[in-house]
Amino acid sequence: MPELPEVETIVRELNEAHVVGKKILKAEVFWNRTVATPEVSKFLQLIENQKILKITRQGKYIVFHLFEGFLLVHLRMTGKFLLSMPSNHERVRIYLEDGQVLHYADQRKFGRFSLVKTLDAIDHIGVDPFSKDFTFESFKALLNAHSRQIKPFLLDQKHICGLGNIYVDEALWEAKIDPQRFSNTLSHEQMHDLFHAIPKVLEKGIENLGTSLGTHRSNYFNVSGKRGGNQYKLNVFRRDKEPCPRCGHIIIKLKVAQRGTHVCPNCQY
DNA sequence: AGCTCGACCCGGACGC
DNA sequence: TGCGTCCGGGTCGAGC
Repeated sequence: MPELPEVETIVRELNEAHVVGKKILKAEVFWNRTVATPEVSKFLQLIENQKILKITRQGKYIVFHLFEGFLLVHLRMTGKFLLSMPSNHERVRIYLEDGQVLHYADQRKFGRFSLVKTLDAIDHIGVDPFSKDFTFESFKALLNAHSRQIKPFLLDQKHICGLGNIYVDEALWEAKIDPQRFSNTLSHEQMHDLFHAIPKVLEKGIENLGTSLGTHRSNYFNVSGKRGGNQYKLNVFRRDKEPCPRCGHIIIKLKVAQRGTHVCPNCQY
């Protein structure tokens, strides 16, 4: 499931693949609801002949900076960009001026494209953990401002953006924090540890080119269709019934805020 | 403000 | 083997 490291890997790859600087000749949409805004006919018309100036990431959004406006893409669960033809589930196809074709495949159809004039649409998302605005003081203030379980707090993109289920579990394990603890009850030291754990687990994910769970197609793949390697480096996520890499205690799985959650009951309680 | 549920989707996993 | 059902994952909106 694409979270910050997977999206970052994709953005880097798109940049390396010389998609930047190319003009979009035309697009095709095979599943209309993939385009959130504007309506598909307008979308196709507006995107034509637009030059891609640069591609960046904001939280889990891929931002294509066009000559006029921005194409925002959120991959949600199973969205992926591929430079070679996907075997199935293709929802959008973008033809570039040099013969390159960017395919967007999305088995579960949750991903969304928005063609917008300004970046107002993603104003609501919180600080990126790799931004210089992500400081310990601001993080501590955020935690103290909310009385909420730490796991759903970290999953809520309006506070801090980029974390999903995998990396939240990893960060909380790293900082030895119970996912059910309330954000404003953490000790100063725990807040400090968590502040450092978040970029740490995300950086590790990026270094390993993302997490590709399981063996099947619906999983995360990068632009050239390769799997990431971070699934082999996870400490707790989907490792229930296995020993904790830190203390050897058996990792358990529970539900926190309706989400599958993995913890070491020895380190984290 | 924060919680919970349902919706959006599909196919892998599981039970029989 | 084949069928039916459940589940998960990110996000949003509704109702409490």
